[in-house]
Amino acid sequence: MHFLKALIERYIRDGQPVGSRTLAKDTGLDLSPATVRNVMADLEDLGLVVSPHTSAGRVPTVLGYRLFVDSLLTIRPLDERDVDALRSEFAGSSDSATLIETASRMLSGVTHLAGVVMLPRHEREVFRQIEFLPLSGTKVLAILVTGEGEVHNRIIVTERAYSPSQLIRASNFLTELFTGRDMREVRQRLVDDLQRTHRHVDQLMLRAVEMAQRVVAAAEHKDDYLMSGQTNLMEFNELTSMDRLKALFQAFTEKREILHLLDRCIEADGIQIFIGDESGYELLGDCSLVTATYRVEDEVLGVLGVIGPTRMDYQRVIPVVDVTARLLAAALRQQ
Amino acid sequence: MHFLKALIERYIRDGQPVGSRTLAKDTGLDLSPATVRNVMADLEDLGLVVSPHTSAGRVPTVLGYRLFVDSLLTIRPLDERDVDALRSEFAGSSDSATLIETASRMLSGVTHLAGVVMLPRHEREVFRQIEFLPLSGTKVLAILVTGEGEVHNRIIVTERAYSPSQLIRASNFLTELFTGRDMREVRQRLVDDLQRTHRHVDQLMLRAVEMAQRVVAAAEHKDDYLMSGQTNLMEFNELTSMDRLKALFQAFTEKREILHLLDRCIEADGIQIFIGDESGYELLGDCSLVTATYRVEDEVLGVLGVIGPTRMDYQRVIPVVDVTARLLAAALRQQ
DNA sequence: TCTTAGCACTCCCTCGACGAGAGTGCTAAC
DNA sequence: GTTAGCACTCTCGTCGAGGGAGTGCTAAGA
Repeated sequence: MHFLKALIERYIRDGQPVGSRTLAKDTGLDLSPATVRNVMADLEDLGLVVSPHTSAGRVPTVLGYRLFVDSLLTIRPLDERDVDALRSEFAGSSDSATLIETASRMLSGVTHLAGVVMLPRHEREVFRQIEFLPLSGTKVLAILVTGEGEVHNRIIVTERAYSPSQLIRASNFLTELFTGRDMREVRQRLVDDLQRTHRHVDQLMLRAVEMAQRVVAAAEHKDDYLMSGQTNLMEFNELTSMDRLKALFQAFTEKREILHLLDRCIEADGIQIFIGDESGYELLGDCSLVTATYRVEDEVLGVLGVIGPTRMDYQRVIPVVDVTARLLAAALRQQ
Repeated sequence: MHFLKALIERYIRDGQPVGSRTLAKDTGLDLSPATVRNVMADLEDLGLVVSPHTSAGRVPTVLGYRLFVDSLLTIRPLDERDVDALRSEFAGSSDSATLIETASRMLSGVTHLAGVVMLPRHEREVFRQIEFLPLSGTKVLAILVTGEGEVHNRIIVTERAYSPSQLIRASNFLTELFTGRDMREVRQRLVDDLQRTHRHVDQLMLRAVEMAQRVVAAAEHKDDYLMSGQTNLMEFNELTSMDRLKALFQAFTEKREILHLLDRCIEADGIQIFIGDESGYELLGDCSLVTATYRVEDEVLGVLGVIGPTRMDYQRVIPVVDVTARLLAAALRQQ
């Protein structure tokens, strides 16, 4: 197995099939190429490596990589100075949107791969305040504040005009009633209320419910991610085929499939690695995904990671992803 | 010149250098290849076409395209049914963000190129209301409503804690003072006030000014654009070189250069076309940009268009861009 | 039993040659 | 002004040869 490790490490460095001669030198053990050849033949029988054709060296298979990352890889934690350097990148920005962006850019910058950060879900979103502002005619601007100061706003077109004082009364009423309550409860109560007294369904309230609904949905459904450094992937010769690259980039912009994948990662709390087609999406054929969840106070908020060729430097990438997740969590916590 | 037109139209179709034989057939005039060769030699002397090598056909130069789009192109307006089809796409969405997105996707969808829409600038942003909400400790959430219901929000960390009633008083004070005023005026007044009475500079006010400043800046500076269909560009063989493609995509995500370019287009009110390196950015070397401004009530809000290879179907693209701009403007107006 | 040297073999890659194909420029004739 | 004819040039695909890298197998050595 020592051989497999040496072979993969070499292949990760060069990107070229590794031959018996080079591997013999790499292992450190003083063995002849012939011996190494025997071992490599065994590895091939086990399905851990393949040779692209008869006289090329060997290349790791997905199974080989899997064994490598699961058992052979000794991950040194990142140098404390490097961690500090990364931490300081977060220092500048305070609001959560830019923190996310910093994390994503950091991931892609440090690893030279594509970085991806799923936006944090806010479970247990709490109602804080609602405000209705008259705009022109029958339009009303609704502003809903939840949680730690997330602001949601929406323009509501009502059936009849409301006077400013009516709007203020409505907002006072709702705010007094619901402040501090869980948004899901708020929505439920509003729905119940409307159904009970449904003969005079108030357009304003109806829309307010819709808005609450949407906020709740957005909070439960983690809905989006942010990606950067996609262009880094163009550097790798294994992704040179224009067709594949196009399919990949389209998946990035359509987001749906990638989101599914990230969703699965969020369940496996901690570091998660998909190698090649393990993900089940064949468009990630020659790609791997390394992710880590980030959390605040034992509650998983989301997941972040990198996408790159299967031939990526796992030894370095894994701790980077891990640390970035921790740093982002820390930055979000104190923000 | 009729020859140039035929040549370019042919080249746009096939993407292959056009030889004398094919061109002879294309023109419709019953001329022999030899005659056509003479003409082509003349066109080459004029700098309108070049041949990639001795025995290939001719390919239009930037100058050739320029002449083509300026003088030779007869643009038929879009079929009324097509316009209706496009219009109906806008019908579904009501808020301005999704309208913009629809426009961008429409552009890329119809032309099979990359569509880009600059976000509308709101000149003369008007102050409507400001609200301060206490969060935990010394944190205050400031919500600023401007214009037709744009909501800006920001978390302010103050030096000392404010009581809820103090915050309400502050927001009432500001709202009463500034409602309906131009944001630029608001900012100026706030700055003046602070300087006059600067011994007891109020942290809260200071941050409010900063926020106002930022809103004003964002309103003046058209700050962003939305792009879609970038992957369409991967289809064209003239953009096959990975290096160029990477540079292009990086420019798309960094946005700075593209924004500069769009800025220039916004000035030339109406349709604007940059062919190849006319833009001055060599990374758009083999690309053309076709844009149109969109406006509401004689005020230019922004610009939209498509980016594609110089060898794009101008005859079709130009009316599409034109119509999309009008439709977007109409949709924004009635929204 | 493990290791190693030797050897024949396979496959890729590069290079040069070659011919086909496409297109040109030029000249001379209509 | 237009055209046919012709020699020329350049690209591109194919083919075969040679080198290089690497393999599998066998037989001998520790």
